[in-house]
Amino acid sequence: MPLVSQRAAPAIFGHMPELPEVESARRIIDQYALRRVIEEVDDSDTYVCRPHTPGEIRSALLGRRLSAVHRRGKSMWCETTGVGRSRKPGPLLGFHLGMSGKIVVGKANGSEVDGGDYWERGRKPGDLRFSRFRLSFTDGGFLVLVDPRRLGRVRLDPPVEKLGPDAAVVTREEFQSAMHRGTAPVKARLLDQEALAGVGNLLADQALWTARIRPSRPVDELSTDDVDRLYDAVRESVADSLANGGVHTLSFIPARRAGGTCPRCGAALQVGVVGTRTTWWCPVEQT
DNA sequence: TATAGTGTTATCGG
DNA sequence: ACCGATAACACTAT
Repeated sequence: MPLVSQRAAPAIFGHMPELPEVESARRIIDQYALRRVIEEVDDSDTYVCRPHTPGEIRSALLGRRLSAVHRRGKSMWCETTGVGRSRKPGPLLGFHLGMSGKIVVGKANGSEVDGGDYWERGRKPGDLRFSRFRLSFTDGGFLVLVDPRRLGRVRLDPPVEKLGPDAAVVTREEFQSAMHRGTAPVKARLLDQEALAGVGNLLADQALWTARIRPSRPVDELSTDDVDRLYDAVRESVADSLANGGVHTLSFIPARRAGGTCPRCGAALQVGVVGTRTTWWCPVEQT
């Protein structure tokens, strides 16, 4: 009788950030963290704060306040200003949530606004085990990047100009020119943040399934109609996930597991690696 | 204990 | 210089 190797049970992970999760974080910063004076900064995590040296972000922000927050794809950045008479603009403060990051804002009254749920069990208020960057405000509140895996990033003046158009607002023409170049698998192109900003692994699978396109198909083999359907599918998937609170609410995502079947035709889904990422698709409908 | 994980980036070869 | 593929990065629950 064969020894059946005891495969480790798949780790159960909570919600990792894609465009809609980052937008939720942006709104939390917008609603709760702006206009409060920065009294202290913990930028001691040299990996998350690379390429800065400890104290560099701190000295750039002390005594200033966040005045606005923006998002493009999965990147966020805050404008900063001085206080009092000198409202002179300071450096931009960039955030990226990476694979496991989320924003937690503490209010002056001690309560917390928690922007995500990477761990299935969640996180209790006051649990700062995975705090990788912190702004402390003069009113006693704070803004923290909680990030167990430390693949997130905080930096001054982030190079957001390298990003492609945001997937939530990209025009059909911009999308077409992003696809009409080279020979990469279409999923790899969707994930290329310099071509199109904001589509992550799950959004890509959802959009390709919606458009009935096989993820490994080279972009130069897509017809005009394929690109048109894919554009509609990307815009729809992003809009739906924004409206409903995250990529997990999309129709194809629950089927994306061992034994999963196509929600439309019932065929067994196929799994493989495309563009270095785990990829699920319907082998019957997606051609 | 080995493994998988929804992301980005430096580097290499063509 | 461009494009595509790959490894590296860091960490933890199971």
